[in-house]
Amino acid sequence: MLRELHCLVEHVGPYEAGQHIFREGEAFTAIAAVRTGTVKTSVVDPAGREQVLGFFLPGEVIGLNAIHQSRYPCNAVALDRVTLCRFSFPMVATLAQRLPDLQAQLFRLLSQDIGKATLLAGDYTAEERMAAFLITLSRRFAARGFSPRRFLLTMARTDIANYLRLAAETVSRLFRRFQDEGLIRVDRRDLEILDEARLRALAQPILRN
Amino acid sequence: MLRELHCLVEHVGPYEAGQHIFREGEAFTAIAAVRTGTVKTSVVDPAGREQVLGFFLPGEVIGLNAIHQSRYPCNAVALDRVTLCRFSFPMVATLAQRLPDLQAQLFRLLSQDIGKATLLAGDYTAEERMAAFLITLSRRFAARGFSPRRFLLTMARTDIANYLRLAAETVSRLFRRFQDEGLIRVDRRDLEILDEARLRALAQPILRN
DNA sequence: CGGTCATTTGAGAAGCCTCAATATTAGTGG
DNA sequence: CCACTAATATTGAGGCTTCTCAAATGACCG
Repeated sequence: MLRELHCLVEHVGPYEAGQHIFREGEAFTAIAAVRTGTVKTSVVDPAGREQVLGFFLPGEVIGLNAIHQSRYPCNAVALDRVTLCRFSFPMVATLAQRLPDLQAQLFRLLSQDIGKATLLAGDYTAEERMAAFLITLSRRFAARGFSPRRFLLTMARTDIANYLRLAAETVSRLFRRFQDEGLIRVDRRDLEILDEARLRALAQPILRN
Repeated sequence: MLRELHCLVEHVGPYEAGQHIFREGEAFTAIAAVRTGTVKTSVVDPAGREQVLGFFLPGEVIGLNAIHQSRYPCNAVALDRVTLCRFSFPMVATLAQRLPDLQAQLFRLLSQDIGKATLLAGDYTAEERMAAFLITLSRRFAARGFSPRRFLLTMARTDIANYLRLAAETVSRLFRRFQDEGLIRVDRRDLEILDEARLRALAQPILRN
């Protein structure tokens, strides 16, 4: 499967911080796996308010939510220097006809994204959402071989706030409180998890494991 | 494609109001299209608080979010008398290997659900969410041949509130206000949309069309 | 027709937001 | 290399949306 995929992959980038990878409404042609860097997806409502939908780390796939409409339903922006592996979706789908494992993997990826979108849709406190956000980030970094205890927040406070449906000020205050309580140490974009167990306990209502 | 699907469909039900169709944690074996009735999906956190994830009307498919973990990540409960068309997922997937149209349809359904989950995840006012909920319900009924102007709310106020991340009291007050302003007429579970245009305008920030 | 449950209504409280000011950092050009 | 500027982040005070609590009303069912 990997060899076959290799034939139709296209390495793109680098995109610099702030550059658009795709824009809402553009024709959907390809999905892409993040190779390096972080991608932010968001929508902008008629009044100009932005709503951040997600952050994508190396190894994660963007564009899956565009299949349905054949158009990208959101913007994707590089938060730092980003490189991608792009796959023409028609070609991947055709290949998946011959490779059951590839088809199954695509189904899993799509299904997983439903779950992710669901997670933060719930009715939880600011504290719970922030804790869940940090734990989730930590696990995703760990899954890609980075340290789960210490990592860089590649996104701005505003983006975190927007993603968590909070004001930027509230994010600031939560960071401070978590730090005062010995849960984390945060300096600028540099974040260290000091008490994973207690943080996980806070996130429990959302993550449930 | 339809003929082939027909061979592996299994009609199940009826389930009566309150009966579970599947429970969180159960092994995932099948997806199902709602034939009649309404299904509610929800998760329960360790403290026992319920979080409603969605409502499924005739023609809509439940269980897609279970593919990823091979277990149902939520409970599905009948809100009234429900009948389903159940499809063994391994069988559908195998069939999709031979039928590109079926594969494409599954990809679309999954992708669509990502979008649905995203919709109400955003940071919107109670009024915006309620308006978007009613407009969305209306369109979904219309898509299945029912009246988009007048329909029955098969779910309790508590369920609507929980789904929209509101208190049941807030839902009550919103219904009253919408009615006072001539947007809707609501009596018990019977809902009529009187001013679709203005309701749509309220939902604009969420639905964006 | 009484009991139970769902819904509505009102009053007060809480969590989070907004606004405003300050502090800090990063980027830019001299 | 450093001052200057713009952007980002932090902190405080007050306000608003929505929640919680309590009670009353209305619907449904045996």
